[in-house]
Amino acid sequence: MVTIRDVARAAGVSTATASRVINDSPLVAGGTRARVREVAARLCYSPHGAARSLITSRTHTIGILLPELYGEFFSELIRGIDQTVQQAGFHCLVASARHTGPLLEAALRSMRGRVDGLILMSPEFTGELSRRTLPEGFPVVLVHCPPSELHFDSLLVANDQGARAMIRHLAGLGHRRIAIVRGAEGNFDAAERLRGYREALVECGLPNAAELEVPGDFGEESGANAVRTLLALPAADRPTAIFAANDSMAIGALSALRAAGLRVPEDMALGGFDDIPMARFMTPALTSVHVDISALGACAATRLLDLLQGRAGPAPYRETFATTLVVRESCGVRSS
Amino acid sequence: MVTIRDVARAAGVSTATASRVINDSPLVAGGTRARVREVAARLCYSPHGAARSLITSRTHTIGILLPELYGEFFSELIRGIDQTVQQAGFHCLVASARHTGPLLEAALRSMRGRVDGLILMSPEFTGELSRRTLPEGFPVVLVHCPPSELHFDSLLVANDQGARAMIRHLAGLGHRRIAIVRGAEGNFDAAERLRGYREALVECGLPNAAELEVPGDFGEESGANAVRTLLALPAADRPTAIFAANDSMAIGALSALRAAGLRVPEDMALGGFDDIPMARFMTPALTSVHVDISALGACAATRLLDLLQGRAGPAPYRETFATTLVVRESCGVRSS
DNA sequence: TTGTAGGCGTTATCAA
DNA sequence: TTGATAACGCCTACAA
Repeated sequence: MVTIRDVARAAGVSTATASRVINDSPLVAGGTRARVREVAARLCYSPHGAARSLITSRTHTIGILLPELYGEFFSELIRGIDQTVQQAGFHCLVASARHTGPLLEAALRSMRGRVDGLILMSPEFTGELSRRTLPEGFPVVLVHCPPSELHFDSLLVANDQGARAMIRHLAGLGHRRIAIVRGAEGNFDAAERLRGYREALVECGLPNAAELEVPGDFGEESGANAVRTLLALPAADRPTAIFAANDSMAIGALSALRAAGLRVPEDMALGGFDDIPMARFMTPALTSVHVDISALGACAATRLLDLLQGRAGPAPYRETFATTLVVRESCGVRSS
Repeated sequence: MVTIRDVARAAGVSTATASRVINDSPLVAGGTRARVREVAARLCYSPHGAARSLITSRTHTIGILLPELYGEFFSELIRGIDQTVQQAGFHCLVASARHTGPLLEAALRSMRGRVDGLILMSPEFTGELSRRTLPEGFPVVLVHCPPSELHFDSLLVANDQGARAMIRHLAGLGHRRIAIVRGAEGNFDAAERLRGYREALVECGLPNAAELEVPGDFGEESGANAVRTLLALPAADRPTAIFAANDSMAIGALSALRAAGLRVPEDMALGGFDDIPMARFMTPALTSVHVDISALGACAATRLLDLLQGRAGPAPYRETFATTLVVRESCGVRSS
């Protein structure tokens, strides 16, 4: 392994000077700089990260701690984060863990000294981030976390607003009995989308019936099951529209509705959440609530970098990421 | 920040002894060990990764270098890798970059000294991994890379075998004109799937017509476009079956077939590749070639860990990951 | 069984 | 403008 000493020796300077060249210090003569640069390139020198961060106490690495990851949500999020931090010369240390107290703590502690800051996404997080878990003043940006800890910077998604927009739209089309397929139990997003649904029903003067709130787990199969449950209701209680708390469940629902011989949207309107790329290619094209996930990641990364580079605004930073209703055929509007 | 010196002082021992306790050395008396453990826990001590890796020259981190990431493929892959390496006490440093020569080199060099080994996935990789790019003997496992560099350990997916299975199945159902929607230009997987398609046609005694090979880019829209191209062919040239080189394109194709008023599979059979979770929820349920992506990641990780921990078998290690044809309704078999 | 001391590769603080 | 030299936190001979 070629060290800075090798470079210094080969260039006939001290390690201090070599270091200055590597770090673009202005305190070095032009000729010396050129010579050192040339030697470093020839020897394929690149600085040893660990040694560097030992002395500077900066790792130029951010941690990303995710719940058990699946689906395209996470690659989008990581993509948004990685693109942003790479431009600033940072790296991403990614870990996923079940966010029960002890496991989360273990994951966090194992990152100690390896990252300068952390993006923590934990929609199922309960309990609290104690000082024990996270060193005092350690830069953290929470994404998609329940706002139980108001003193941390956090980024939320306007789940309730998106859900409300969907329900208002369905109500505007004349639907009076609108069902929801709920997301996973204990999931913060799921809870918020449910809240938006309920609020919108009240707002629109529609009945809020318990039998119209069907459990789900964000998976396709649970969407299909929910439809079966709803179709088993007495005819008078049946909804005319279904709002699935994410697109996977909406697609499962669509499949089950077809299997039951119902037409969408004529016999049953359907809406989803997330607006995954595939949504528009369903038949009928799926109405959904769009979330720009990679932008969400980029936003979290930007805030964290601001924090790390001392140009952050006042804390705690709290931002709610907007969502947009994308109307397609599945809820009654025929596209051209 | 609490260092090992703090622990040692508080426990009334030397740093050497404290270090031994932390590293589970047997050379320490039971009482001493207990006392140090207790103090370490109370002080919430955890070792500083950078300092540790400076002396041991092991980072307990593996690098994962991916092409521009999108879709659920990557989260699955990362999941498989992360689960495996976490159990061995390792971390994952993830980066995505366009794998053109200079960018790839830059990404690799920026990881120097930060990772003990590397998983490199680069289906679009051309050129070669030179000694300049990668230090001699640096542990690397290639995933999904063109086998241009036979001296590296690598893991491939049986793309051609999967494609052949699909085509044989379609031929077995009586299809004589089978089209393919190709994957992205310059992508190794795409090339292999195309190769499998062509080989199977020969094997089945079917014509290999240029107009039946339609370009695509792995995105939904390109699948839809491909269908439009195929439907514009003179009636005699039209295929009766379409093999899309991934499920996203198959879903796009399905959408376009519906829009054109064709029934699947009666008027046109359809098959995909990857078997994403949604495939079975399409209407009709999509026949596809299943790839267990997280297992692929786990396999790569296991090999890399073997390499790092000196219990690796002979190099170069080369394994081809099997694929399985999953037959559903979209190519003519009616499910119950 | 424990402690002392040296060094991993780098940057920062002095003096020159 | 440059060069010695002392850290950074940790591990590990070697000595006791």
